[in-house]
Amino acid sequence: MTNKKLILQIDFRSGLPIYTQIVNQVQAQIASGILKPDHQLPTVRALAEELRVNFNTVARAYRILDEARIISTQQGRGTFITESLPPKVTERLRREALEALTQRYLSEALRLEFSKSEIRQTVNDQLKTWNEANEPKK
Amino acid sequence: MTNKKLILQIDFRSGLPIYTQIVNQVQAQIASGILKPDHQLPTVRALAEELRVNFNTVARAYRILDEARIISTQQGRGTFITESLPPKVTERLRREALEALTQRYLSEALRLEFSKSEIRQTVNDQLKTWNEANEPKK
DNA sequence: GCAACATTGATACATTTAGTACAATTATGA
DNA sequence: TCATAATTGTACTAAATGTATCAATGTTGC
Repeated sequence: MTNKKLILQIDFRSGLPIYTQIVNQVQAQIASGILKPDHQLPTVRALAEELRVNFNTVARAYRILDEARIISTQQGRGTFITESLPPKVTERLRREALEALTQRYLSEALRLEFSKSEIRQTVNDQLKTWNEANEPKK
Repeated sequence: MTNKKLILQIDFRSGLPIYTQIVNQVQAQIASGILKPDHQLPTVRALAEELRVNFNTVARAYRILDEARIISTQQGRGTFITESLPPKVTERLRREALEALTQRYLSEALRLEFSKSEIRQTVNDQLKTWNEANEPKK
């Protein structure tokens, strides 16, 4: 049973609309396989309470994901991940997720006036550390 | 609960732009501890009405303070004081800030099961784009 | 004087919150 | 079984809030 709890991190200062952040993160977790088909998402009201956000905002995110056929919202029942998407779609979502995540990171770092070489260096250093830490993964 | 009302004194004859006076006084009140982190500031319209100025002028002051990371403006929600930063950012703190930012980025990317080479590739690609986009900065 | 710039104002817009009502489904209990 | 309540998503309106863009006005330097 994959009863994993949905964990989202909303950044209220990012400038990105909250509903967009929810859409992006759910998409990313589905594309990455963290959320699997038939998995039930939190109710709009429960997720709204957890994120300290109005439930209409969550409903808007769910509606967008539903229209994209990524989740299936069912009145009176709940919200579920749809059957596995075509690999091509999954791959696209995965790539978009990484690009969005990276863009947020870089724009923040550059705004704080870190140089591109500093950033590159830090990313490489930390990746190397992670290499040694948990490389043999499956 | 620190529900202190923001009180500003604008001098319309001082020659200083109104938005500058707002910026200075909010900054001063935060520095002196009158306004504390997470405190919600008046809305641009409420403060504008109180000061008898256009709300765009208040919005401009808030935008400047937001860009300086002193406050956090959130569309549809309001404006809040951010955590106070040390007045002088040392080189060590600078480095720690970048490392923390990078760690958050990488742990999220790795949680989504992106490979280290994918991440490196995406970071480098986007850094290159940024190079061309806004490198010649006057 | 005038051109360039800064400041302020006006207007339309996007986002979030709030509230209410409703339909569909599920759970409960007599 | 059946009636009722609770849960869940949907729809809609209204208001609050910050944002973007351009126009009007004021200031400054030549």
